[in-house]
Amino acid sequence: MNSPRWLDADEQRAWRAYLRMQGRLTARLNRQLQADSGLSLADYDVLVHLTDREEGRLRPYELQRDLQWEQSRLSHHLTRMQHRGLVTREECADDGRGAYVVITEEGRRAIAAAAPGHVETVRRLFFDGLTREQVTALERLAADVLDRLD
Amino acid sequence: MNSPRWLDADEQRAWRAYLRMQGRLTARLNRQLQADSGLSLADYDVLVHLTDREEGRLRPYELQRDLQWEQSRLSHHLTRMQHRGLVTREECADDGRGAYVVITEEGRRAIAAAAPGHVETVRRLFFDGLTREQVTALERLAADVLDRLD
DNA sequence: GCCATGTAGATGATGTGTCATCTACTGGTG
DNA sequence: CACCAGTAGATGACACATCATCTACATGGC
Repeated sequence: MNSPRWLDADEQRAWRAYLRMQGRLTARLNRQLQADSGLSLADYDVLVHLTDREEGRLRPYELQRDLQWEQSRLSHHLTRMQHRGLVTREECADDGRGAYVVITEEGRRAIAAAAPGHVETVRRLFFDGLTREQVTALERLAADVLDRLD
Repeated sequence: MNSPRWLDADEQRAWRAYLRMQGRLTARLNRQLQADSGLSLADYDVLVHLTDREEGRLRPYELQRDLQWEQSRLSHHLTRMQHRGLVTREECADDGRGAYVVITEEGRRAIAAAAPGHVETVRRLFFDGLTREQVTALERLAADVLDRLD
């Protein structure tokens, strides 16, 4: 690790701007969602993935794969969401080790109530300031970076 | 909040890709830094800002302004860093309410040891996969979004 | 059938972020 | 000087993330 390739001026500016945007944006989105609906971004993501399947049920390992969360984080988070009545756990007949996570009626109501305001906020804070070209360039950039992360 | 402007297909893909990249990248950077140097990204940022001033001392409110952190988060974080010997607090003569945060020798050693590996990781995971045009486009995009966040 | 190895998931300890609230000092206005 | 709004910072309670570890079941080789 001798004499690393430091970032040049362009990279440095870009990196700092990215970090700053990322932090501020996440904070704002989290705050809006929390204040308006009592859900965190994490709750929101879990509920979105559950409602994506009609039955509203998933194996935790599927959720983990989709969300790319640590297994332990997911388990703890589901426990908290269960205590708040947003999801329940059910046994899995096929696999004795496994379980199902199932969205509750209350969970469905919560996500339905939260979604419009959240999407509106994403649009207002993020997409409204960008051109169509910037949006497609961002998708490309994120895909390029993700390729190298795996 | 009736009938929000939902995201179209392009926006949806871009947003999901961005969120995914962001989450994975942050996790990787944090893990590398933590494993190789025992510092978190947050520690790193604090120490970088302290070493930016020659005296290695700042008022907490300055740090807060630069880092754009919640005041309470900063205060808690400084307390933890103090317990680990990375910084100390000193009284502020000019302002009876105030204080100084000062980097310790140990803090200087820690950041000096951590920086090369961290920069190398940022380069490897992020910049090495991008063209110069993508980098400048990102800086522009982040600046545009930040403009609308304030 | 028995064992080794792998996989699904939960859990406790610990560090971190947020919110609400508190104390103490400052600085301007009457 | 007395008052009061504002500012600097700390703190306790609680939600969240990570790490190491644990249990239980699955599966393939012998």
